[in-house]
Amino acid sequence: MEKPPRLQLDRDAWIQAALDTLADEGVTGVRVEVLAKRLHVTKGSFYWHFKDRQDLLSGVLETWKDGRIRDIVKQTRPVAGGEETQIFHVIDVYSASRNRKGILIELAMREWARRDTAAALIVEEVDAWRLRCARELFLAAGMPMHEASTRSMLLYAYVFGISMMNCEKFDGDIARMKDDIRQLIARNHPTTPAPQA
Amino acid sequence: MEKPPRLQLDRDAWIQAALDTLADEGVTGVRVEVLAKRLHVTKGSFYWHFKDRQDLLSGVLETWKDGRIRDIVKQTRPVAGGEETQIFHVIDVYSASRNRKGILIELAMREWARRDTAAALIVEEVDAWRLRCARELFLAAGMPMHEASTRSMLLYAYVFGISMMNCEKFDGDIARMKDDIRQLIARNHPTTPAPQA
DNA sequence: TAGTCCCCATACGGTACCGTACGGAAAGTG
DNA sequence: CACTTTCCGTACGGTACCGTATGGGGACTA
Repeated sequence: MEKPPRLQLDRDAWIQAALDTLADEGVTGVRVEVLAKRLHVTKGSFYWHFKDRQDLLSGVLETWKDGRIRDIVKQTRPVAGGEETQIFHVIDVYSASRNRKGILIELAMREWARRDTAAALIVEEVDAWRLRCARELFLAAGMPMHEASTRSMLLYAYVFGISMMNCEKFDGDIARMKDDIRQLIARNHPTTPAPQA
Repeated sequence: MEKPPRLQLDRDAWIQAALDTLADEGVTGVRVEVLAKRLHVTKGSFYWHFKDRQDLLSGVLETWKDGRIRDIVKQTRPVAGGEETQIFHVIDVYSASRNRKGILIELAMREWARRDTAAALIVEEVDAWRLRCARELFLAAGMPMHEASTRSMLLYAYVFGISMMNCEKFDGDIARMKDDIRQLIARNHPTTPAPQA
C-alpha cells in the first residue's frame, strides 16, 4: 500500500497520495496531516511543497484532468474498421472490475464536483472530451451525427451509473447482462439474437 | 430553507434536517452541532432524541429506504397497457431537473454506501426492489425475461449516471437526446423512427 | 403549590484538523 | 571551510467536531 522508500518527496508524491485517499475516502478525506502520516513525514514537508491544502487539491485536479484526456484520446485514436472494438473497450475500462481505483477516483471526482466549482469545471472539461471522442467513434462506424451524440451520452451515463450499483450482489447472469447492454449501446440489436428461450 | 417555527423537535425533525444536509454535503457533512444550528437548538436536544450520531444516521437510512421502496412500488403498480408510460415516468423521476433534492440524496447515499457497510446494505436492498419492479414493467409490456432484466439494469445505471454528468453545459439538443435515450432503453427503436437515412 | 416529566441550554474534556513560526540536518557551492 | 539552499521536524494557537454531565424551564398532575 504505502511506499516507505522515497527519501525525498516532491509535489507529485503528495498528489499521488492524495489521489489514493481521494479514491478511498473522497475529498473530505484528503487531509494534510493524514497524508503526512501515510507518507511517513510531517506537515513540515507538506507546507514546503504546497501553499495550503487548496494548492494540493488544485494539483490533484490538473493531474487527473491531464491523465483522463490523454487516456480517452489514446483509446479513440482512429483505427479503420476497429470502431466497435474501441467502443467496447471504452465501456469496459470503466465498467470492468479491474481499474477499480480509476473508477473510485472517477466517482469521488464527481462527488467533489457537486460541491466545488473548480472541480466541476474540470469534470465538465473531461466529460466534453470523452463525449467528443466517443462520438467520433460512432461517426466513424457510420452512424448519423445526432445518434452518435445520443449514444455517446448513454454510454458514459451507463458506465458511471453501473459503477455505482454494486452489481455483484444482484441475481441473474450479470456478465451476460453487461454484454447485452454493450450491444444495446454500441449497435442496435435486441439483447439476444438467439431464438426464444 | 430553515423552519424556525417548530416549538418541539422530535426524531423525525432531526432526520429530515439530516437528509437536507446529506443532499448538500454528503454524509460527512451531517454533523450534530451543524444540524443543531440549522434547527436553532443546541446539542442538548439532539442527545435527548438520539444516542449518538450513528443513531441518527441509522434513522436516516431507514427513513430513506422506506420512502424509496414505497415510491417504486407505487410507480410500477400494474396498469394494463400503461407500461411504457410508466417506464418513461420511472426514468423521468430521476433524470429530470425537478426532484433535484431526491437526486442529490440518491447520489449522497451511494457515496455513503461505498464507505459504510450498513448504508451499502440499504442501497442494495433498494436497488433490488427497483430492479424487480422495473423488470415487471418490461415483462408486462411483453418483453422476455432476460431482456427485461437487462433493460432494467441499463435503465437505472443510466438515470444514476446521467445525474452525475451536469448535462446543462453540453452542446447539442440535450432534451431531444434524453428523449431518444428513453426510447433506446424502453423500446428497441433506432433513435429516429424515420426510414433509413 | 409541590412534584414530576419532558425537552433543551450550558459547560466541559477530548480529538482531529489547518496553518504558521522556527529550528535544524544534509547536501551542494564558493 | 564558511555559506547557502533544500527539505523536513517540532511546537504552537486556533477551529470544529463528538459525547457527557448537569441544571433549569415549562407543562402537566395531584
